[in-house]
Amino acid sequence: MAERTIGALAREHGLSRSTLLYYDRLGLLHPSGRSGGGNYRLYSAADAARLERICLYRSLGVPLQEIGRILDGGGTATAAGALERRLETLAAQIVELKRQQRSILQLLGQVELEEGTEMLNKDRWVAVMRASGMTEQDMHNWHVQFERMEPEAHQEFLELLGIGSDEITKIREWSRAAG
Amino acid sequence: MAERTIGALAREHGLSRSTLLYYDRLGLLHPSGRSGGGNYRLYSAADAARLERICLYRSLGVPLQEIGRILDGGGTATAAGALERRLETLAAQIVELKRQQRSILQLLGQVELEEGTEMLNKDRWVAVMRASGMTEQDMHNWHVQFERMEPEAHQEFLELLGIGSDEITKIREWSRAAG
DNA sequence: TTGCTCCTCACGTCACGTGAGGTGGC
DNA sequence: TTGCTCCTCACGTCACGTGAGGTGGC
Repeated sequence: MAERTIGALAREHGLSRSTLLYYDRLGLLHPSGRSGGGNYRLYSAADAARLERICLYRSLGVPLQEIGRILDGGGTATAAGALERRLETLAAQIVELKRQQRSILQLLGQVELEEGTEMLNKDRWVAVMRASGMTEQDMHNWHVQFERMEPEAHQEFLELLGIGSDEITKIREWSRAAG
Repeated sequence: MAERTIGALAREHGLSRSTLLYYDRLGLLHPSGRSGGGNYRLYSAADAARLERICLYRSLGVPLQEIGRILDGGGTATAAGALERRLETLAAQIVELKRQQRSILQLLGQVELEEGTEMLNKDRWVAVMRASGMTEQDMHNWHVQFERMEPEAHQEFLELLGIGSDEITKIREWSRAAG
């Protein structure tokens, strides 16, 4: 149970053998031993624990090189730094992918509902709010409160509805003015 | 003006020369001529128009191979098919990136506001709704209307708030039952 | 001659996947 | 012997970027 071969370790973590071979080549995860006869890689419990941490960071999209630095070089600061950089990249990537999504939908002329690929937009949102009994005054008040309590989330939400940046600026301005 | 060299065409479209060399190798964009002495690639106005279309599809994240098929093989159906496949990939990618974002924020212990990387979550959302004067009954009604009018968008919105899939299922079920 | 642009290989990037050809242990 | 797992190269993927070493035109 302490020592396992490459295939066993791969199965334990839902990875392929070639992935572990690759990590070995990179120096990210060397097996701590080899079997006598077959020259097989043998991974200890400590190796498995290290792999567990590698998988964690991988699942967050941290590059392997960074993971190496986190596990070997650094303390908590190294990890936090890497995660913060990753957050920035993520934010930019999500914005870009959403832009692509919106452009494609426009290009396909999909104003009508389409299963699975449906997105929120301003008109549909307003329709839902009205149907649930909110008046114009309620919705105005809602923007004001949203802006006061969660300005960043307010911005994000308006972007999600596909509202242009000029209009967003206006909405947020009168929300603040009224608050 | 009709014929331009590789560097000129690259500059016109904000690309690098190596990109155009690569497109030539792929067969995606062959220059329609060569200069006599220097054996330089010469791109015609038609080539430039083709590149314009290539750039459009690239900006939507369509793979180069697909773009080749769209421009050469196919009619509108080919393009629409590729774009619809791209939409599916995009949706999956966005979900995955958001999951990473949420996990990292949790790991960093960022419950408090943090400039730029702020996200919506259920508690903050409910707080905003309450502050804008909605009662429990109003919010219940709101879910019911949302589910009735825009079920797909309702699902998407609940996911955006970071609610687990089990709870989403429950919310949508009682929304339908009450409607 | 100096600068600028052009040319053709050819290798690097990132995180693996996929053979090819061969060996060890039950 | 048959299966299964293991081994080590080495090349492919995707969309280019980056030299290296050389040429053409003003």
